[in-house]
Amino acid sequence: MREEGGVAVMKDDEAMEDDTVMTDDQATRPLDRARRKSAATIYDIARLAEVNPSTVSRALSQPGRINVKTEERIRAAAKQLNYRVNPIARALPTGRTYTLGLIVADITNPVLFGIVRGAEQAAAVSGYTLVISESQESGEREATAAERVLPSVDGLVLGTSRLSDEEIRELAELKPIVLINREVEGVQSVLPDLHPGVDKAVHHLHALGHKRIAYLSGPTTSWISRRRRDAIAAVAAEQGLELLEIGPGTPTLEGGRASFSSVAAADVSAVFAYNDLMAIGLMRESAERGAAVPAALSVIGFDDIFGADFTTPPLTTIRTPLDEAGRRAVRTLLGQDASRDELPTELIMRGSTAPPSATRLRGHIS
Amino acid sequence: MREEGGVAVMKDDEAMEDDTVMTDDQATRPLDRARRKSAATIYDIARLAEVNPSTVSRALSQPGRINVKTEERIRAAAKQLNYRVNPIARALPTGRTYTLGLIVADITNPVLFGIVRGAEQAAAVSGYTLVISESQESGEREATAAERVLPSVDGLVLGTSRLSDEEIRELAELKPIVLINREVEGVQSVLPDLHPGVDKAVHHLHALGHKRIAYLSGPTTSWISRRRRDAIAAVAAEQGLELLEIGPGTPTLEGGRASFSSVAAADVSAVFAYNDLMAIGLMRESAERGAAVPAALSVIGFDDIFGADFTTPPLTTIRTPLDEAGRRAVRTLLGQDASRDELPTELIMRGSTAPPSATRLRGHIS
DNA sequence: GTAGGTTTGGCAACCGGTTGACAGAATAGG
DNA sequence: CCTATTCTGTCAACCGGTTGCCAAACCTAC
Repeated sequence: MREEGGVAVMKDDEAMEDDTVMTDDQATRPLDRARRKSAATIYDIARLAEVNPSTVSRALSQPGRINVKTEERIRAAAKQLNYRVNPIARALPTGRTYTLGLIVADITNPVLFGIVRGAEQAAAVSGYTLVISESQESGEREATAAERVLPSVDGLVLGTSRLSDEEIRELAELKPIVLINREVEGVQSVLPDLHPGVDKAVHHLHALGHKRIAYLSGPTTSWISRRRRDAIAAVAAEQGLELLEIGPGTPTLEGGRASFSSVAAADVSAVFAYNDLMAIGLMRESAERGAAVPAALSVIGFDDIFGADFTTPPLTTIRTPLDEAGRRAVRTLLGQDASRDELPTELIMRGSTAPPSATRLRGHIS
Repeated sequence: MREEGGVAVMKDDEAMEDDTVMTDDQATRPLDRARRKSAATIYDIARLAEVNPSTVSRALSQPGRINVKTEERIRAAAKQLNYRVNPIARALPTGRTYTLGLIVADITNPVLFGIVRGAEQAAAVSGYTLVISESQESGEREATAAERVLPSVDGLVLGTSRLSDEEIRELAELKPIVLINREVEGVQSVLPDLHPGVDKAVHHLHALGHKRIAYLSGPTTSWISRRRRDAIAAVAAEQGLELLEIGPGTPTLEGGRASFSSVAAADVSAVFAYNDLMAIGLMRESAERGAAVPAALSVIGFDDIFGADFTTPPLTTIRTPLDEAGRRAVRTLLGQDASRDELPTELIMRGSTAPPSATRLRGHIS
C-alpha cells in the first residue's frame, strides 16, 4: 500500500480477476492506475515485429532511416497494438515536450478569450499542446505559475504579464518567452499598433465637439494601460483636447462602476476606459445614476470583447485583433513567424458616443 | 544539424562562447534549448551535499525518511541551486503527471468559462496543472484530443462531450474520466438538477398566461439538450402548456438568429433556448425584424453566461453553477469529492419575459 | 558484552523513449 | 574480384527522477 499524491490508495489488489464489474467502490477510487489497461510501448512492438526497440523508435520517428519492408512491419505492429508514443518518455531525453505555456491574468476575463483561442489554435495546428495558467492579476502568482509550468513546456507566452522586466528576462534565460502587450528589451513580443484605432477615436470625439476628456486607467502594473494612455494623450494634444487621467482602477466591470464618481467629479464629457469591461461597468453605473450614455457621457472602450455589442447603447470600442495576437505569439515561439509588424487596432463605431451634453455630470455625484 | 519538430535548426554550435549578447539572430531562433541555462538536478544537489542522489530524492519527497541533519543539508543545497523537481522525470517512473485534462467543445464559448475557471482553480489548489483542449463540437476531434492528452494526464474531464457512450467507456478504461452534463453508465459525472430552475421558469410562463411555447434545441449530439427538453416537457405537460421542439440548431448567437423564422412560423408566444447564446441571438434577430422581446415574444435561456445581463432586455435565464461543476469535476477526479448531489439550477428573472402578445409573430416571417 | 531492532544512506534497476557509435550486409565502383 | 560506400539494424548510454533491497551504523535492552 503506497501513498499517491496524498491520497492513500488501499485494497490495491483484491478482486483483480473481475474486470468487468464497475462497482461503486471502484468508481469512487480516483486516479487508480493499477487496474487500467496500460498503453503499448515500443518494446511491445519490438517483440511483435521481432526487431530491436531502437529500430522501432527509428522506424516511427525517422521515416526512411530503416528499410521500407521493416518499417512497414513495425508500423503494422504499432497499429495492431494501437500504439501511441508516450510524450513524457519522449520528452525526458530530448527535452522537447511539445507543450507550450500561456499565462494570463484571468481566464474568465473575456478580453483574453481571443488570445486563448488564437494561441490554442496555432499550437494545435503545429501539434503542440497548450497549458493555460492563471495569475489572477498578481505578479507573485504569475511567477509561481511560470516556475511551475516552465520545466514541462518548450516555451511560454505571457499574455498579460505583471512581472517586472527583470523577472521576465530571467525567465527568458531558461526558456523562450513571447510577450503579448508588453515590451521588454531582448524578449520577443507581439504588440498592437494603437495608432489607427486611437487616432480615429480621438478625432471622432473632437469632431463631436468634446473638449475635455479622461482616460480611465487600468492596473499600475499594466504596461499596456500606460501605452494606451500615451497614445491617446499624443493625439489629444495634437487636437487640442484636454486629457485627464483617472485611476488606477481594477480592470473589471466593478472597477468601471467604482470609477463613476471620479469620472463625474472630473467634469469631462467623454471617457476612454482601459478596457471594455471597465467601459461597460461605467456605462451601467452611469445609467443607473441617471446619467445615460451617450447623452450625458460618451464612453469608448478597448478590445471589443464578446458582449460589447449587447449593451445599451452598444459600446464603441477600439478593437485589437486578440486572436491574431495569440496566434502570432505561438507562431513566434515556434519560429514560424518572424514578422515584427504590430497588429493594427481599429475603431468599432457603435452607439456609446455623442456630442457633449449641456448638462454637466457633476450633479450625479452621490 | 537535426530536425526539430519540422523546424530545421541550423548553426547549432557557432558562437557558443558568447552568452551575454542577445543578437537578433538568437532572438528569432526558437525553442533553442542549447544555450540556455539548464536546471539543477538531484545529481547536482547530491554532489554539493555529498550524498547519493537517491538520498536527495528521499529527503525531498519523503520528509522524515532521512536523518534530519542530512535532510537539512540537502534542502540547503537544493535551495542554493534553486532546484525545482522536473515533473517529467518524476512522471516517467511513477506514472503520475499531476496534470489533468479538460476537453470542451469551444473555449471561447462563454458557457464554458465557468467550467474552465472552476476546474482550473480546483486543480491549482491541489497542485495539479490543467490542460485544456478544444473539440470544436466535433466528436472526431474530441477523440483525437483525448487520445493526444491522455498519456500525459492523470485524469480527464469531458466538459461537453460529443462522443458516444461506448467511446467514453473506452477512454474510462485507460484513465479516470469525469463527465459534466452527461451521463454514461459506469462513468462518474457531475450533473445539474434541472428541476428548481425549470419548474420555476415554466410556472412563471404559465402564470403570465402563455399556452403554447417552444424549446429551441441544441446539437443532436448534446445529451444535456435532450435533458433540458425533457425537463421542460414534464413540467409543461403538468401545467397544461403545449410544447413544441424547434431544431436542432447550432449553439451560437448565429444559431439563435437562424432559428427566428422557425420560431415565428411555430406560432408560439414564448421560447426556451438551449443556451443563452442562442437566446440572445434569437432576441436580437427578433428585435431587428420588428418583433421586440418580450412584448412580441418571451425568451428564456440556459446558463446565465457573462453578458446575459447586458442585453436589452436583460435575459431571463436558468443558471447552472458552472464553475461549481468544473470545480466538482476536478475534485471528483482527485477523489476529494464523493458527493453525488446534482447541482441545483436557479431561475434568474430578468426582463425577457412578459404576457403573450395579442399580435402574432407570424407576420414577421420573411 | 552481545543479540535484536531500528535508522540511515547507498546501490542499482526501472520508467519509455532517443541517439551516437558501430558492425555486418548489401551495393557500387574500379 | 576486391575495396569503398552506403544501408540497415543492434548495442548501450542517457534523460532525471523513484523505490525495493540491503548492509553498515547506531540504539536499546537484557
